[in-house]
Amino acid sequence: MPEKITAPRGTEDLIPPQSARWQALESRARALARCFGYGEIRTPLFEATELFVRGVGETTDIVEKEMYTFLDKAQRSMTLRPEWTAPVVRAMLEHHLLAQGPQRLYYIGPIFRYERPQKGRYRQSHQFGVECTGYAEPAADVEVISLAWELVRSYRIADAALKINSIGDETCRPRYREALLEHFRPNLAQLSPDAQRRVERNPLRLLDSKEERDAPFVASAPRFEAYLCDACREHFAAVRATLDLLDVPYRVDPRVVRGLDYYTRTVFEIQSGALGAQSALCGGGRYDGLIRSLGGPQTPAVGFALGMERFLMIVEAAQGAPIETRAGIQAIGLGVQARAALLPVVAELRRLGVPAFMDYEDRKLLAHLKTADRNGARFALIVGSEELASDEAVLRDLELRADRRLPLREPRVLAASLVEATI
RNA sequence: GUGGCUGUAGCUCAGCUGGUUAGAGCGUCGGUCUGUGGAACCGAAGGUCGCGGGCUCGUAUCCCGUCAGCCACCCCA
Repeated sequence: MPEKITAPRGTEDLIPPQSARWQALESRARALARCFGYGEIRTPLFEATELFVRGVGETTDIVEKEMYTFLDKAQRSMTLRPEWTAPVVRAMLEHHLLAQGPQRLYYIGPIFRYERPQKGRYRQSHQFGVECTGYAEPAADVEVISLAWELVRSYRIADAALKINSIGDETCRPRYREALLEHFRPNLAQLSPDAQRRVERNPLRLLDSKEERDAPFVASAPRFEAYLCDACREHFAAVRATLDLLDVPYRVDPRVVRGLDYYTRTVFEIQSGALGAQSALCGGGRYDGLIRSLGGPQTPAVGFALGMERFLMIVEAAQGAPIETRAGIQAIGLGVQARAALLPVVAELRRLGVPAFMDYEDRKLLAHLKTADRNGARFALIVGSEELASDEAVLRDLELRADRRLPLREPRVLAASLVEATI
């Protein structure tokens, strides 16, 4: 027996009406990026595996266990894009964009991570994000943060919260790391098994542990603030002051520590309670060391990525189903002759940019009207034997439930008068 | 990768201590109804009860496996 083929685990098909919500989000994100002076970049869905190993970090979970990696026919190791920043940087280097000064790029598209699916987590998911390179100034951090915030704000999501933090740079992070190690080591036995494993590898990540038994040790852990070097402290203070200046509401949260190796100084997340355990719908920060580590010139950079599935989830939780507005004309032909007369009219309407729908089966008027409802049509254009005989078509306003008669003339004239009548 | 819950009609779900022929609502299609529909009433179609194996005289129902979904951990968007 042939097995039913289904969409791969952790992926989903996008069909109406849901696909319309995606289109709306995409165009809003694009418009916003344009307002901030960002241009779109599109990169290949797959890249040399080495790019992600070097860009994302060898010891990150993404690289260690979540990549879709395969050998191509020439035995080169390729990987489906698990995140956007490394490919964007690769492309900027390849096209020598950095030699032309600061760059502002945005992207929108899928990423792939082999994870166990869960609420707000998929194996193929989609991100909208930006990368801003060439500015070391705090204003660039704020530009990127406020772009992300504007998008969320424009959807009026009440429970979305912006959290920011600073995780220092190569001067102060090692010092803080040592301090954390000293703090956690004596209590190692009382920490959760997961936390114990992470202490040596990445003590910063312990700060966002969700285990209750870790909570007291996390609460009493030294704060990064006390260990920031002067330059980082100043930078962070300027970021906060500028956010205040622009009325972007935020909270400093020392537990925001990003999981990718390349972040420096400012990190931020936008969180929502509607996402269950996956509270982050948007995350980003500064990555002043990444471009050089990928073989480019020392270049400061900031960026963020927003999870589109997660974002739409909270949009729906906050707003419910969108109000449907009626638009377009359903052409209803009762009988072969009537349908033949209507077909050119439909074609002409479409040429004029008016949505026009038509069913081709022999059905009753009522059935056709039901279809018109389902299609969300505003008007029905009805032609039956009576209309053919009297050379008049009935135009019914489905919202106002009012009929009017239009002379059944040649298609182009009729279509034009329809446009006139339905404005 | 680990753990928990769940897979019955297109959708939401009932039935599950094994026992004739598998149930509801919504949706779909048809009729009342060649003419103001989204309604009402009547009717119909639609299921190898996720898949495979086992126990049994007999399994949607019990057991094992598997696949998938959901939720949580890990991690991240």
